[in-house]
Amino acid sequence: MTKAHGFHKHDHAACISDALTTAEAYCAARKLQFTPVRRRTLEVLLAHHRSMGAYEVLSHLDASGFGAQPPVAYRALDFLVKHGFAHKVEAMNAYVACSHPGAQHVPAFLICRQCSTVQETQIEPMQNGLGDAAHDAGFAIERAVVEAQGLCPLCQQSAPE
Amino acid sequence: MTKAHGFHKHDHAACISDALTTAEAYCAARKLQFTPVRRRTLEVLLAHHRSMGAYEVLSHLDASGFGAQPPVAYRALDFLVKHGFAHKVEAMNAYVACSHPGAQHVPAFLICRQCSTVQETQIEPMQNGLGDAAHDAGFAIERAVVEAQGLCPLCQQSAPE
DNA sequence: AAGGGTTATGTTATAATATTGCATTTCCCG
DNA sequence: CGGGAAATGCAATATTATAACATAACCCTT
Repeated sequence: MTKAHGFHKHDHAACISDALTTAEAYCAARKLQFTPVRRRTLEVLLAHHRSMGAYEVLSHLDASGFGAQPPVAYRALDFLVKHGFAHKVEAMNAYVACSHPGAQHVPAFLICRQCSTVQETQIEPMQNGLGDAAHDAGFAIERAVVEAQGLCPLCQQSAPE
Repeated sequence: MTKAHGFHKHDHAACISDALTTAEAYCAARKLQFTPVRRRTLEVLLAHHRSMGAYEVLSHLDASGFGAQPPVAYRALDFLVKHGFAHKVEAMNAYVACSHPGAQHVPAFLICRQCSTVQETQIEPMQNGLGDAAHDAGFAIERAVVEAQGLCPLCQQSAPE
């Protein structure tokens, strides 16, 4: 089965199982608990391959027998984000599976405002003036949020306004 | 009177009145209604010179006689953001007055996680790989969110953890 | 200055997002 | 196994944001 990944077609089933295998190995190596609810949460994000709100994730977890209270989803999502398996898309208050698990990177997103598809890419944080500005100001950057909003190729065709 | 602007000292009263004058002129030129509640909202953001939540802004508007319901603040903030007098800091769900009113720019922020001070700077959106990635993907960028979180110079001293 | 459409405001209610607190269970490691 | 840390279940609540609708103000054209 193939399905949109970012804005391209790809082998979706393989991409899911690869990401799960990577996460499993990463957790085993660091003695992190890749518990059923955390695993299922990552599966849900991977399967949808777009940004999802915490409550949308929660409804899937509920349907899978993991309880329906918000902390169930938020705690699992926090774990995934903390360890780099997922990212929070701040501009949407939503979450998305990481496309480059394991790699040290500054994630950047291309977010379609129409279909919510998110393509993750990477940037060089020190090459856009932000690093310079931070250095000049004596500011210590701990985390960078880079998100571009607009229309993906498909939605440009269907809504070429 | 001087007060922190970004992370520097400056003439705060003059900076407020300059920004208000600029906004007034901009609105007059375009026949936009710079109404009392919108003006007061911009004053509040300018006076605090840090990111503020909508409800924090609202409490000031309420105290100034403008009503205490959320839409009062959200509508005024939406107006200011739409016309470039303020920005939303997505990573904090908060708002901040624009430091470069009138100028066409891609805003970028240095956000102190401890004191919430926000320094606005500008970036060259096409020089960090994001523009290239968007072009390669056929993605049409409409808006960019660039936010760095960390510690400002002052808070590095008081919390050098 | 009167009509008529658009824009802005006042107000109530509710939706959507997120956290706190605490009791219980499970896991890990000695 | 035993004790501390981590994870979970659950209830309550806090925070952020919008919908919906009525009224009022503005502005443009007569």
